[in-house]
Amino acid sequence: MPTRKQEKVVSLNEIKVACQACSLNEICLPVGIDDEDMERLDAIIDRKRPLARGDHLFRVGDRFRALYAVRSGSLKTYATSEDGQEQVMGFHLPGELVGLDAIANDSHPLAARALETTSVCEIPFDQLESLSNQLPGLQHQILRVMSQEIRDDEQSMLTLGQRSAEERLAAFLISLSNRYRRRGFSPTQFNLTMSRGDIGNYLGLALETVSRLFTRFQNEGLLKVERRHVELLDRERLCRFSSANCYPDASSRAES
Amino acid sequence: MPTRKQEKVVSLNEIKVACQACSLNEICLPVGIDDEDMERLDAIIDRKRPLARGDHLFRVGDRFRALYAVRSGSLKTYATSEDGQEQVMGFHLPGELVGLDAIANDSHPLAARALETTSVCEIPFDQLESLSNQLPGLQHQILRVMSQEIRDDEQSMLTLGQRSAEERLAAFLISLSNRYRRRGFSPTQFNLTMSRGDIGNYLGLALETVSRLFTRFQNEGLLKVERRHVELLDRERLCRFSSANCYPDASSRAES
DNA sequence: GACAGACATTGACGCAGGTCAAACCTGCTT
DNA sequence: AAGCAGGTTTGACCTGCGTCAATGTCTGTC
Repeated sequence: MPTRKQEKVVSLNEIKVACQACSLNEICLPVGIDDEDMERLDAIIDRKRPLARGDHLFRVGDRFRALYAVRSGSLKTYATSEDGQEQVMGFHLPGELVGLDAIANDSHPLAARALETTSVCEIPFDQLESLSNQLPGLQHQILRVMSQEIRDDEQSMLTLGQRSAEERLAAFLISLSNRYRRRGFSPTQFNLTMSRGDIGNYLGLALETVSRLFTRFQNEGLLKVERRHVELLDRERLCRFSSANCYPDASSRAES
Repeated sequence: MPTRKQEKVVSLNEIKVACQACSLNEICLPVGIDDEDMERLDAIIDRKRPLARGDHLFRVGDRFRALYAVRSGSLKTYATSEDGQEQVMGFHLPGELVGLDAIANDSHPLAARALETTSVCEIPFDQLESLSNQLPGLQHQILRVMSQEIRDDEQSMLTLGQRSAEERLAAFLISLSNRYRRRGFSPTQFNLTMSRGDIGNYLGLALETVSRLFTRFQNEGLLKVERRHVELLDRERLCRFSSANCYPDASSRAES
């Protein structure tokens, strides 16, 4: 790669692009990679132009070519049942990786769509894989990220399977709060980038139930909500409501 | 590894041990590994003596050292909430891998316990990892297996989040059926190795509901159930009940 | 500034499935 | 063979949440 130096300069001039410079680097592929390796990883990553709200990053059945890391904005992933119903499977904030479920069969089992203007890094998988052959640190890191994803999914299963509506919504809000905190945003005040319908669909609740719960939580002084903007007033109590461990310690973007 | 040949002979004499000879080999780490590589993988695997019903393979918080592949019998994995309630997260049949969720934090987030007399292969993770550095085929295989796990978990989330009690139980039975079929057992006739309570807990239903559904399914001619033994009489219709894609095509142990 | 369309809130009503309680196996232990 | 324990079935009752329906509110478009 003889021309890398120049490429780097160019890309740095465009926007804040290099993985090293990216404020998310320790989130999307944290620890265990030194600067030199990071440069090599950086070299294979493609920055694409932003998606507009509603654009698809990929659709169900699309050939799997790359993993994606959200740089800014947010995505939802969803399945579509035979009767055309959408089933939201997850929301993805900056620093989170999308597409790990597509490795197994070389094809995306879910679709991903932007909830707002969103930019992503594209990480071509074959290149990532051969690079990780040369960098044991990177290989280990990929396994950790995938393992964490499995862990998070287990958390969600637990929440979805066993919890009441109020526990689910509380857990959802705490999860968002933790994830925002982790990337340096306020954990107590943020905008929901998804509709009530999306939230309900994701949590296995009717959208009316979600709406009612928001007003109930507000009446009880747990939070203040206006349209898409939420302020958590009593995070502590909300945590207890969610009957889940609430402060993010070891685990990263845990759904809890 | 100069002494491998002898070791091999010894272990073959003990029981049917080598990965190559194991009838499950293409299930627990399918395709993409040739015979020679398989031998090297085989060399790092530890066959442990069987667990008795109720024994723990590992507990919550145990240091992560190895992945486990079920050889015979079955396991359940579960979490315990602060109030001491058990939450069943999954059941594991022969050929299935357990412990992938422990890589991320070097510690097991769930406990695993034998539902019956069960034997497992222990695969020390550090050795697996360094071996996979030398064998790109193996590395790819591990990523596929983890990706499949993520996919399966997504399926379960969908089932748990959105489906009615009857759909859940139907989906559960079809999933078991598919998984038994895949390993050469009858897909229409098998024993449940877990209690009604475990099933209900796993599916997010009261055990009474599970029991009622079994008798209802039986009355409707869908199946015959006596205690732990089930015979699926109308798999077709049961599939439709489960509102999920029913025949296992691409995906392996899909929960659907 | 008025209108359309997407999103959100609120109320009324009904049912799926949870909870409580009792009876019934089936296999062990003594 | 009697008694016990863990598991299973069945019934009666009640409630959390889904469904249907009406009304309200914000955004963008002409």
